[in-house]
Amino acid sequence: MKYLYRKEHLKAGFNSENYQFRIGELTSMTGVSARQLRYWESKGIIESIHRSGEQEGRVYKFKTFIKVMMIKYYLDTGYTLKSAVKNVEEKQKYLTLTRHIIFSALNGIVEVDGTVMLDLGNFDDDGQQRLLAYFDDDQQKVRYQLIDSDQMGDEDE
DNA sequence: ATTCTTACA
DNA sequence: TGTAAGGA
Repeated sequence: MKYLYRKEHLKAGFNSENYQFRIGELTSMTGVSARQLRYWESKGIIESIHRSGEQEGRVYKFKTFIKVMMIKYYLDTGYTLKSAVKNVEEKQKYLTLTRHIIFSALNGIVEVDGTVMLDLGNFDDDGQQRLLAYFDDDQQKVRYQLIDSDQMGDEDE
């Protein structure tokens, strides 16, 4: 068993603040026009950072990208902008909770017998067992495996 | 090249 | 909301 990544190495990659987009990029990513994005911002639905100095223009955070995607989804299924936004904002608190739990649970990425697995941290209160999760490509589902914590450091790099 | 605001359709 | 104008 070997650590491919430890928690601290995953942080930068999962830190959504590291991903920012200009309006043209957000438009091609979401299918929402620049006109709409500016209008939504004027209504307080989304936020952007105004870059000062050389490179003018709006900059959107990853969080905004997600929100725009979700609003677009509801618009496409026939909701008005107002109700689409309401739906999205109701769901956002659950997304936040989900993200908190998943990111705090994720302890690293390991490889066991050639299979890449997520280290989900201690399974029991006294820290004897570690919970690992991996994806079964054949059955298209998540599988779990327990491993003794004292084996976790083996073959470390 | 891209984005900005304003304004009219 | 789209589009065009006219600047940055």
